[in-house]
Amino acid sequence: MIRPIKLTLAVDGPLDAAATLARYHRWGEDPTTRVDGNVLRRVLRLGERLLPYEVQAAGPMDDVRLSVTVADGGSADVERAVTTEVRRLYGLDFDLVGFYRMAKADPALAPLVEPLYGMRPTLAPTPLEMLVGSISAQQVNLSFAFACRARLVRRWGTPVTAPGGELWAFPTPARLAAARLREYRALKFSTRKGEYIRDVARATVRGALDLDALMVAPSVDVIATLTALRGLGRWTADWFLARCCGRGDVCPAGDLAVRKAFEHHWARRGRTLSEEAIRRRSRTWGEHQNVAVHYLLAGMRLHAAARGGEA
DNA sequence: AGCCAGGCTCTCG
DNA sequence: CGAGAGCATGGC
Repeated sequence: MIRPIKLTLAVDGPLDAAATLARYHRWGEDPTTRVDGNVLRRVLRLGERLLPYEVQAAGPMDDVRLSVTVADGGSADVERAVTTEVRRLYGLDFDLVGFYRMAKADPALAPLVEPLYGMRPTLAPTPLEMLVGSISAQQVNLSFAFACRARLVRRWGTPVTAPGGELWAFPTPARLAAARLREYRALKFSTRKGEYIRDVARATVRGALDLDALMVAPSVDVIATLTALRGLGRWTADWFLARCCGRGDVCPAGDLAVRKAFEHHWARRGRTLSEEAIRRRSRTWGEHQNVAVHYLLAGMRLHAAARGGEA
């Protein structure tokens, strides 16, 4: 017997849901994760089942409650799976209170605490989505990356009828593995990127790559495993650790935007910082590196917006 | 027009 | 090894 599930998640520490979820529309639309006001809609893929759900955030910043509704949910494993995914999307497992305690004593981070209060890094719902997103974002601007990823979802994902408008389940690895390279090209991926995505999907289908197991493996193993795959380098592995595994002690020091943020604060005008210098500085933040880097990036956007506003 | 986007691989000295 | 070309498209 199918019955609806309604559950409530309490948040440990502050949460600004809108700022946390802005990633899902800032650079373009994401057909898998719809964010509209304080409501998020998505489809949970559980085995063969596709379960649309909705999350609503309510309450003051320091006492937010997330109400989750799964229309035709039903069982304990659905409840468990949707809870896990929602916790990831809202970044609920980051220690924001601890981060702020540290940040207030840091000249670069302290001014960001108040304007970005409650913002958390969102974690990718699934590892495959993370890797496809990363490959899409290699080298190109993020708007273009988002557009490519959205085209891929509409081409090979599953449309789901749900209240509140169109919603897509992300494609299965089998679909991505079976597609032709020229179809990837038609979605405006380069031939290389098509190969990279397809290879990852094929390795997953074959059982040679277990992404769920990888998510809980030691960081050095994650880096080694991912960079052994064609098309995935250190940049991809670092972001995977940060935005999929949710590791605290990670800094994607090779990332262009990260580099610019560090150089903005710590390099003499016009000079660059080596990747090693960036990692060295980041390391002083210990378990809070991931959140700290997230704040520096957001801080650069605030900075740019303020300057744009003046002009 | 041309250069650069939140990279990575391959080739060549 | 380190440097440099190529990838493909869109925005400025």
